[in-house]
Amino acid sequence: MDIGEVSKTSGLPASTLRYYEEKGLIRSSGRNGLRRLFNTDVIEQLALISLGRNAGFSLDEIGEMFTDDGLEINRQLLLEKADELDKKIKELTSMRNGLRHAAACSAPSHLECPKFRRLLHIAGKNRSRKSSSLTKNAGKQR
Amino acid sequence: MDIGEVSKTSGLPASTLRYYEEKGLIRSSGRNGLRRLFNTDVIEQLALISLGRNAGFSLDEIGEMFTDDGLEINRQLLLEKADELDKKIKELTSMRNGLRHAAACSAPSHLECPKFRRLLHIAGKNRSRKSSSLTKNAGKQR
DNA sequence: ATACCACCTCAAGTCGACTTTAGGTCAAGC
DNA sequence: GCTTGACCTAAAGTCGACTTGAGGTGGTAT
Repeated sequence: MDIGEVSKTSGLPASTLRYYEEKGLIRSSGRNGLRRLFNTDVIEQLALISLGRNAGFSLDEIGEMFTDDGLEINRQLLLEKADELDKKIKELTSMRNGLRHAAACSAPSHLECPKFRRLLHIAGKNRSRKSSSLTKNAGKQR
Repeated sequence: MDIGEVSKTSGLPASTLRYYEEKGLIRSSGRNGLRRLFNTDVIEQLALISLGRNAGFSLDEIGEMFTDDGLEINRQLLLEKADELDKKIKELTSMRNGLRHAAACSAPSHLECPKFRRLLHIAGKNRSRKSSSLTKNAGKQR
């Protein structure tokens, strides 16, 4: 299939596909003249990449997790990433509970509500870079 | 307290605090000459901001959720954000399970493993922008 | 009085992940 | 034979969230 079809079925713009290829995250199986040709399984690889991005991994991290062709992988690394996700899941869960409580709580200021304040201590050390995909615009193709 | 102390206790560089103030996420209570003065509760507001960032919200979103001074809030918005988090938590959970499975699975290629492939269908429509903080560098102050 | 330190402002730079733009190739249809 | 549409490349631009740099202020210690 050529890039237009991959784009349509994956929902990703062609420019992104070229970019991913350049970064080594996907591969085109060859060329028809100057046009890239892709195998159908690139669709699944792209799904995997999307999933990883959505989970907050950088393209580089994803690249490390799933190398080139058949997904020969570093099991140790995967387990580490799974542990990171576990931690993150706990944080998000607290945050979600905190938000639900804040929406219901009647304390004059949330900073005075003990339940809410407890949430703050989860924050503490967890400083880090970059943020995550909770933006809701899903299928936008210019 | 002045900015150096806020920086030390919050773990955030002074430049970030100035930036947050400029964006209206925090407020300095006044000036001592040219130096900003902060109330101690700014520490908790910063914890809240960090938590939100960590959960993947943008500074603008955080700004909407918790307005200025006493955290007078839009309850409806908070509930929506909580729902977003719920969705995200489910995705991360699937991803985590997928990673654990991938690390253990013996299928020649993961794309051939049905358990793994099931994971891919979670991806599907969930395309969005920007990614998340699973980078582990916590306290780095240049 | 001068050095130092912790702050200040404003502008520009950085980073990741893309997107946009400008100009070019090529097969198919009129 | 020329236009059209789908592709191509390389380089530059964008966006959010900061960081860095250059040059300045003001209070305290020597």
